[in-house]
Formats: sequence, C-alpha cells, structure tokens
Amino acid sequence: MVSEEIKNTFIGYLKLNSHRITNERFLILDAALNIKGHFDADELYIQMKNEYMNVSRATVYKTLELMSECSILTKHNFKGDRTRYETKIGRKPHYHMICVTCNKITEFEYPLIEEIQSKICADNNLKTVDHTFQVFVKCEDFMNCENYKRLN
Amino acid sequence: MVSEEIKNTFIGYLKLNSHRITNERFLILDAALNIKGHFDADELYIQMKNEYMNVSRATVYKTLELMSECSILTKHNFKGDRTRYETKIGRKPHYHMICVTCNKITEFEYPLIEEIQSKICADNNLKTVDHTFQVFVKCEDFMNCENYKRLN
DNA sequence: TTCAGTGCAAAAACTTTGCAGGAGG
DNA sequence: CCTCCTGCAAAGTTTTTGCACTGAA
Repeated sequence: MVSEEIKNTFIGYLKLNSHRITNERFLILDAALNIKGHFDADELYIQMKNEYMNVSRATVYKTLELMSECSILTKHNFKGDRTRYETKIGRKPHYHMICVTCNKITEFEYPLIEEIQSKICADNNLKTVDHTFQVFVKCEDFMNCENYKRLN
Repeated sequence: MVSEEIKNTFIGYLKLNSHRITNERFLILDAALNIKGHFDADELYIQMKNEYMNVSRATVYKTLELMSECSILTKHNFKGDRTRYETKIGRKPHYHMICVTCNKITEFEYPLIEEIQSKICADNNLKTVDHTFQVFVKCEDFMNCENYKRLN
C-alpha cells in the first residue's frame, strides 16, 4: 500500500488542478508504486488486468501522465523505446547507463550532475523542471551481457 | 554537398558491414547534413519529396539508422516526442535545454559532462557509445517563450 | 549471378480521442 | 445536477515489415 504522504501529494495535485479523486486513480497509483524499476503503460495495464484490477488502458495512460506532472513518477525515453516510468518521489536523483547490446539499464548517483544542472538553470535564469543524464555503453564483460547470453 | 571526409566515413561503415553503396543513401546523407538543427525522419522525407528527390519513407528511416550507427548523426528522444536526429560529426559534444512550455530546444556545451561520462565508463569498465544530458525547464522570460506568444 | 536495397502498401506498435454512461463535488 | 472520468473501440501517429523488383558487387 502506498504511504499516506504520497497519496496526499497526489490528492493535493488533483485538487489544485480541479481533477477528481477517483478509485481508479488510486488503484493505478498503488500498482505503479509497487513496481520496482522501470515500466511502461501497457506493462502496468497487463499486470493490473492479471490481478483482476479492472481499469482501462486509456485510464492507465492518462493517470501515469498525471503522476508525472506532480513528480510522483519520472518519465523516460531511452533511445527509440516506448515511454517508460519509474518512481521518483522519495528517491535520490540518479542517472542511467544503458547497454546498447543487451538493453540492461543500470542506475547510478552522481551529485555533481545535480549541481551542474542547477548552475546551468541559474546562469540562464530558467526554472528547472527536470533533468536526465544517460550514458549508452557496451558491456565489456560479454559473458554477463544479457543479449550476448541470449544470442549464443 | 557533403564533405569528402564525411562521405568516406559513411562509405567505410557501409563496406565494413557488407552494406551496399547506393545512390539513395548518398541522397539522404546529403539532405540530412544540409539541415541545421534537429529533424525527424518524416520531415526529411517530406523535404526531399518537395525537392523532387524520390526516395521512399522506409529508406529514409533505414538510412538515418545507419547514419546514427556510424556516428554521423545523433539520435534524440526528447520526452515522448518522435525520434529526432542532428548532425554529430564535426561538432563538439553538446547538451540540450528543453522548455516544457514552448518546446524550444537550446544547446549548450559543458566539457565537465564529458569528463564525468568518461570517468563513469572507466570506473565501470564499460565502453562508451554515447551520452545525453537534457535539462527540462520553463522559460522564465515568458515574453520570449514561443508557446506563450502563440497562446496570447 | 547473387543477394542486399528499394518502393510500396500493409501491418505493427504505441498512444490518443470520441462518445455514451456513470459518479464525484 | 453539472461536469469530469471511465471504458471501449476506433482512429491517429510513428515506425517496421513483407514482397516483388532492381541494381551493386
């Protein structure tokens, strides 16, 4: 179950923007925050379906968008892929290394990046909304590269 | 017309990978490198069509992919948008600020980011392919925000 | 001669939208 | 009771694929 704090963040955002408080929105909030790591709208929809939570695909798409708007989730677009989400609230800022061979995503923290991002916005008199840093790599250790294992 | 150097980079890549050297591929190379800034596959296709260069949409998609693979172009995915490209070869590494209101993209250089990226890869024993740093902002100066101007 | 590339249209993949019925404020 | 939300299906958007033909090596 989602913490009261997060639930209240969501409720606050909905009220502030004259959006209604509905059961479906809470079901999706719960389901999304229970996922560890990255997921996309359709994966979440299928998973909820499998657990007999009946919400429509359209509602899932719309609700994930709302949850990004109020910074409960972060929205990612790794090269060419579909839109993916991950929990943002309660997490430290972090970045992603993506193996272009096996698509494995590894997270890392790097506080200096946050400083750079703040500095850039301050220097340009801009209000920050978000930032991403992605490093595309090839796993050096091919034996552990998921794609290598699958192909060989 | 594209420089011989870039043309040779492309030819080298094609030969190395047993891809054939075709006129369509050179037409697309030329057209893509003549665009200043960011573009997507369909924009390029339409533009070529308008200039009576007859290549198919499918060939444009495929060729842009080849040109990314050999680092003549960089492939971008700004939040949720379609895949966009820009010339990489002959340019210094640079990053992007994207206004979430007007979608204006501003480029900036920041050598420290390259150092961080190299360090991360070295520390993790990974071979770098590429990296991106995107800062999503709201234009502070609303008078100059494209979207503001359009809506008001 | 061989096989990859091309163009076309069709399909796939992902996301948004229109509409009728239902429920929150 | 007035809207906004939901579910569904349909449509929209972007990209990929199958196939017959063409042309590079």
